[in-house]
Amino acid sequence: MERTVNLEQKTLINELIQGKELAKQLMNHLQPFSSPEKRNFLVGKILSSYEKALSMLKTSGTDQSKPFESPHSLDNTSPRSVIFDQDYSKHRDVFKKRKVLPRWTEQVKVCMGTGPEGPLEDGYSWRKYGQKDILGANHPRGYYRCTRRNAQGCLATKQVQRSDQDSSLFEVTYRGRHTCSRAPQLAMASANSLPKHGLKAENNDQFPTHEEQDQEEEKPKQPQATGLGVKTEDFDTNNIEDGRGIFQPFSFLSTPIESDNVGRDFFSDIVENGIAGPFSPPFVSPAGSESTSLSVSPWHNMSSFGLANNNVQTSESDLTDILSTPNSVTNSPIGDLDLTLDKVDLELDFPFDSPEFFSSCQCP
DNA sequence: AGAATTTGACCGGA
DNA sequence: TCCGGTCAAATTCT
Repeated sequence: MERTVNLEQKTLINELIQGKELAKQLMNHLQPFSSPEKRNFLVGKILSSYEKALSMLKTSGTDQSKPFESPHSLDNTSPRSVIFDQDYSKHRDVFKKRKVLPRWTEQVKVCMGTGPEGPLEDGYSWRKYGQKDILGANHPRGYYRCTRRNAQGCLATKQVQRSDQDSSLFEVTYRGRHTCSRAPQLAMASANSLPKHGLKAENNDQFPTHEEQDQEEEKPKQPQATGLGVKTEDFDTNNIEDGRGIFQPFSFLSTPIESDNVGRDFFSDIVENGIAGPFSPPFVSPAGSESTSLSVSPWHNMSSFGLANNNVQTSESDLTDILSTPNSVTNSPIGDLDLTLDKVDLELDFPFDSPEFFSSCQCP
């Protein structure tokens, strides 16, 4: 499998590039006003990136069947990610046997008092179809599926679980790519006009479907989940599934972002969640593509770029999948396929510092 | 009335 | 057998 080798090389290169970019970002964060968390986050990413690169160098020649095990190369910083890496082989087997739907996780912090976007407000309409108490977890897990499941056969689902440690944190695991068109909810508009799935008061205190969040906090309205965790674990299927999967992760730190750093933060997120993550897995998958995170279209596009990179390593089957996957106009996977890091760089010129793009992210 | 959520039951994988 | 994920009837909400 020459392709596998090439992918590994690309991944390796990407990891190194990522490390370099992260280092740059870190440099920018070495300023007094930069949050320590972000700095630590970047440091962790950098270390992880290089670790992976080294790991690839060590293993790529010996076991091609599993090029880079880390399925979640994306979430390098989280302690959990380390665990995942160690157990990845185990997960891998599981995924092989199970019907594999691309899956990735992102952590979202609920921030009260701001916009309507929450962990669940990712631009899609979801319907809750179940809730389960999970062993070892203090909070039940909510199961959601795309409301267009029946209408358009969209199989995308997601699971939302509140973090045990920080109740304001929600871990959202997406599964499957959206094959539906979500035209009506496209970004920008989203901020305040997102569909109100979940407008219902949910009894369980677990899942902030916007409203729920409100209830939890007793906040009158719109508590907001600002993407915080920004963590993507795209392992499982190692896919990017939805293409957007990768992007979804794009969440922004809940802390105010200095305009000057916005672009950088964003980029870091891309690297972390998009570019970086997807690299590891041998077959990144296709996708749909939409960004779940703030539902702000510009980001959305950006995420696409991340995807693009991911696609670099996408297997043919995946590509086929992508191509055959119906997507909304904004998510044209095809276009993404041609994107490269260069493209990403170009896109970084986007006015990230434009206030409107962060209007929904004003957590204190 | 229709849509969404809740919740216990069921199913399949480990 | 246990556990996570899904189904579907009942319930609630708009």
